[in-house]
Amino acid sequence: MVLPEPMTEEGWIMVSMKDISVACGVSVATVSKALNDQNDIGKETKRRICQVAEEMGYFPNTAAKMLKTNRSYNVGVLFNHEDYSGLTHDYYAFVLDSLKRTVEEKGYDITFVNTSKRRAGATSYLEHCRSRGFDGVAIVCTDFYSPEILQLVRGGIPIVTLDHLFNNVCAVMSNNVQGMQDLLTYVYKKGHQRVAYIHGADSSVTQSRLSSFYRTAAMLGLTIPDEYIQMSPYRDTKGAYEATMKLLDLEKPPTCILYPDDFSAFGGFNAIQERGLRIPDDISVAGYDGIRIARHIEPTLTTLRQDTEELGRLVGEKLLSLIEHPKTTLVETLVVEGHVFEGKSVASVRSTSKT
Amino acid sequence: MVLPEPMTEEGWIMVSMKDISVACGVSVATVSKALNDQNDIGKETKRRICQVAEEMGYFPNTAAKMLKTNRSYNVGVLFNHEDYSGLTHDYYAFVLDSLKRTVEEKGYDITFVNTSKRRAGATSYLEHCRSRGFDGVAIVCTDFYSPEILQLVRGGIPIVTLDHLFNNVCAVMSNNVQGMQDLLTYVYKKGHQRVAYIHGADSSVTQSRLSSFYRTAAMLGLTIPDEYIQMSPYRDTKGAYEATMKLLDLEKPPTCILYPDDFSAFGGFNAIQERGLRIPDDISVAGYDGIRIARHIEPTLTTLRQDTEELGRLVGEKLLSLIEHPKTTLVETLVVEGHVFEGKSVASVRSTSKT
DNA sequence: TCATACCGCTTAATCGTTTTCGTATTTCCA
DNA sequence: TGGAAATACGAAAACGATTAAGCGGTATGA
Repeated sequence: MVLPEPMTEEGWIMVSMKDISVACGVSVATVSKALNDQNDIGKETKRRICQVAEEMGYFPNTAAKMLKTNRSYNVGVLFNHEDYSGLTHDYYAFVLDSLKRTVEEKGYDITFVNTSKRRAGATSYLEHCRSRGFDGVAIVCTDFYSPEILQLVRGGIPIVTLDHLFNNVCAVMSNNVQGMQDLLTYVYKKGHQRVAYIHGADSSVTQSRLSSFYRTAAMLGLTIPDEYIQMSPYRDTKGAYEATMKLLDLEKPPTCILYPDDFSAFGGFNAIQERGLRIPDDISVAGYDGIRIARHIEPTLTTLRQDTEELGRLVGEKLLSLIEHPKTTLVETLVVEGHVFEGKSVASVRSTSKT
Repeated sequence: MVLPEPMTEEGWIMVSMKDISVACGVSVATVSKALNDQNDIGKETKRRICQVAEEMGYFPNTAAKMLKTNRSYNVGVLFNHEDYSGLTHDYYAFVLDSLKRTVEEKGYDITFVNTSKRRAGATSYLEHCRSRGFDGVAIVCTDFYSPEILQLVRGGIPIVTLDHLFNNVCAVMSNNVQGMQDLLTYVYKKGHQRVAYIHGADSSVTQSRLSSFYRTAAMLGLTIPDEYIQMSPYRDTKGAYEATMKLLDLEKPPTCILYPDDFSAFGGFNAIQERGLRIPDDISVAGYDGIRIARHIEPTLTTLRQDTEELGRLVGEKLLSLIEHPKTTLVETLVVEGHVFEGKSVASVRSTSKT
């Protein structure tokens, strides 16, 4: 823990291999070899050098190492949401958290891929990533349809995407098809026949869930009137509120409403309470994601909990594998299962009149 | 947007100044000057070089630049919460988000200070930061009392802390003293005389709020029985639940409970509802932080909303100022005001019987 | 007329590492 | 004991950028 105190006004001593080499009376080459634990130097010399390095408080200059080896031990994370960044989004934040712990454990650092265009020279994601020398990039949260992203995934840097498929690119996906199927089946088994689904704005995730919803409904023999399908952007409580109102105004309102996400479900809560209805006695509600707060409010929200811990871990592991064993790492899509979190927002109903 | 395709199996062409220099028939030095817009070269030459650089898809090698200039245009963020990292904590996530946008706007990147100890050679925060060559470090969320942190703030790197004061170190603080005063005054003006406060685990933030609570209570002429003061760790809904139960069991229960944070307040909600009491009709509740969800549930939570946008922005601006103008930047503490968000969880009561 | 200043460019050193290749010393075995 | 092989180390060339110093040539001023 002993480190040299700052010496100059501006900086501090950065002890280099050169310093160690003179202290030990050997060449820098030998120091390098000792510190990197190569075995073409004497055992005793190696020990001495390492000890002196320790004493002098040596640590490597990442920039120099990087310049020479083309390895940065740094991975980029693309995290670019329109309004706020994905950081403030529970789902992504938890995934990132898990990803961070995974790669840090293996000695890598995480840097955000800069989404601002001010960086001198670098005008695109790809340029920024190459410029910084990222060993790999995790694309977690962004507009996957922008040409810049396409350029990035084709740029030759190891890439793993979350919840989106590109040709010939590793991906980790939450199983939205199975998830929606499980969720709808769950409410069906609770006796609900009239189930509405407010889905999020268009994306591959939305498409998976929506088509799974239809397929599962058909499988279960549920008829879903067109007006039971509404759209409201993800995490837009106001939109969800309004969509809910529309549903409640229907001649035959649904007995259960599925929301694009937990946040939106709370928007639904509000609409429902405003109408003087009770959850789940009068109407049932289910969310998607399984954000923490959903388990801590009353009634606890029934929702499809996505395994963010596993998602982040897999993104990290796949990315590091791609970096360290490019030849032997399969380009594949890893699928992570979620599971229904059984809260109290979905009631058991006796199936009374069929629709 | 035209970039060279990958050539080798392993990598891609990284066009360097050398390449440009041969293409233009000048020396690398001239290229460097042209690209850095220095003015000791001819205008026409500069134009030509820049154009060719553009055409060839040149962008600078950060590692090389860094090695030479000792500037990384990269700032570290220390974000180290015990259980999950602070990423999953609304308050910190929003601050980080704002910080990120602020520094990226100015051409800096953000890298997490690695909290795992596996990085070759670097065994402490300070070593990690120096090794990576961070131009500065924002300490947002960590155990401020660990010796490693102390070593870091004394290490000579520009530092800004959030919500914690070190001697001679820039800090940005949410005004917890004023915040608590405003909040307590608010509920007092609503007519509450019996106000309980469940405070968080010990920290400088907790101390500020707690002492402000006492002082304000005294100022307002409120008598706070000892048993009205409870402790429950931050964001621990279970702890808050139990503390709330204790308060409700008192002979003279409070008419209003203040919580350490919004999350905890939801724990309180549960306890209160379980007792068959209604918020705010039977008992009032206020949180602290102003997380998003607080505005989207029913009843909306009255809380002290901290200005995370401003906090993050100031941390970023101060840090960059410290980096770019070390001589002229004051070492000071910036204080950011919060404000009471008036939800529906605190009722107006007619002051009936004085305690 | 000569010293000086500026212009536009090049040369070369340098940042801290890694890595190849060469060489001197030792070891080993026939 | 001779020679090949193994061992332990050093010299030097990169990696890609920045920057001080230098150098001819022209313009300026006293």
